[in-house]
Amino acid sequence: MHPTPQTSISNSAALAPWETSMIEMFVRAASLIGLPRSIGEIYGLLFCARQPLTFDELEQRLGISRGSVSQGLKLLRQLGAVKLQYIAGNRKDHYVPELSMKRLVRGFVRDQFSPHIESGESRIDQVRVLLDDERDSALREHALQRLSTLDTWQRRFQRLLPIMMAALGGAKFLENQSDQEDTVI
Amino acid sequence: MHPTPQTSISNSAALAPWETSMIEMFVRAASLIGLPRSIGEIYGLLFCARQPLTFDELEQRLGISRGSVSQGLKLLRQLGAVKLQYIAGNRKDHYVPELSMKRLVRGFVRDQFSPHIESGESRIDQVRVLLDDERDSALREHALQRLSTLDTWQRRFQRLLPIMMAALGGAKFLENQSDQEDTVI
DNA sequence: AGCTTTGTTCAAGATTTTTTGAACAAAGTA
DNA sequence: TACTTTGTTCAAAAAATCTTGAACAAAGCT
Repeated sequence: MHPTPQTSISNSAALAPWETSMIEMFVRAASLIGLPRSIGEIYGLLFCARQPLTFDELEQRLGISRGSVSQGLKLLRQLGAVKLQYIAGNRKDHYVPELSMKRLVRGFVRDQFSPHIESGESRIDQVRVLLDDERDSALREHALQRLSTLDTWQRRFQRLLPIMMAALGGAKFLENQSDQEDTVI
Repeated sequence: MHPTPQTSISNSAALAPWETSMIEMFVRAASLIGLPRSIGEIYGLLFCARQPLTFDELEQRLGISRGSVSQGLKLLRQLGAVKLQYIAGNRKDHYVPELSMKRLVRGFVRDQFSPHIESGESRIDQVRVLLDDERDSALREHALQRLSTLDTWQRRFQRLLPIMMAALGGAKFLENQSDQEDTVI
């Protein structure tokens, strides 16, 4: 029934040493920003690969479970760190890594940071309300002060984001033209 | 022998609702940047407090273990997020929170990010070396390409940090200047 | 329709991280 | 010195997170 025994010859080949080493870097990077190892592995292998990879290539070459690949790709897609590439005459999904640092950062921030930041204002207000019950009026004043510090932090953070994104390149007008070596990438 | 029984009356009192709520925000924030709950709790309580707090006040009011307080304060000190305040005639260490957002961010980045980033260059070189053993020359060329992308990312990131810090330094005017009423009790 | 391929979901297992508390150290006090 | 206070360390327990794989769904093929 199965003329070809599962996957053909060299697709599930073991990783080359340089690939392992490269993937290790991404695993580190992932853990640095609080993402699980499997996510780093998947993105790392895609980053190494010369062609789009399929679900089962990821599973087999990395030696991780289908569940991990599925969930990993799901999150990476959500972050915009991985894109589906349609390949004619092939039913499988093929994935390629997003290579624009700016888009990677933006996706990560949008997905993992901004929601928390944005809910902050209402949380501060909530504390303000609770604070009305504090009997010690000096303490109450002090706490209001601290809340306004927190307010300031939030606003600063929000103002920071666009600046960061601009510095990462997309907005050419803000770019520093002295050290602009795009040649190699 | 001890006219004052340890800490005066209401120091190990249960947390007020507004304090709990405030601390909750810091716990969230901590987890957002990958720090354990206890760290958020400690910093949060210090942030609420009107006076410097001692080790055992933190332990008792938060209801966490001595080990957690000790390790938590250790890390917070390392990050520069908490400072020791010397109090005359008192053997205990008293802690106050760092309130400058810029210093908080800088401490965090210095401690948790920069080391990884800085070791990146040599890791990339290591992959380059391993890559010499790749037989498929087209793949080898492709991988070199990707490595240079990685290089670019690292450099951009490093250039980003000073920009961020500068953006955080600007608004001195809203900083809390009325927090000098520390002296009491 | 029935069979296969492709991918998702989720409960249970495995692993990692965090917390705890008892033993220890350091330094003040009497 | 012996005793107390204050804080640290670290192995083990607890909790949180990640991974696995089997059951399921969706869609193509014959």
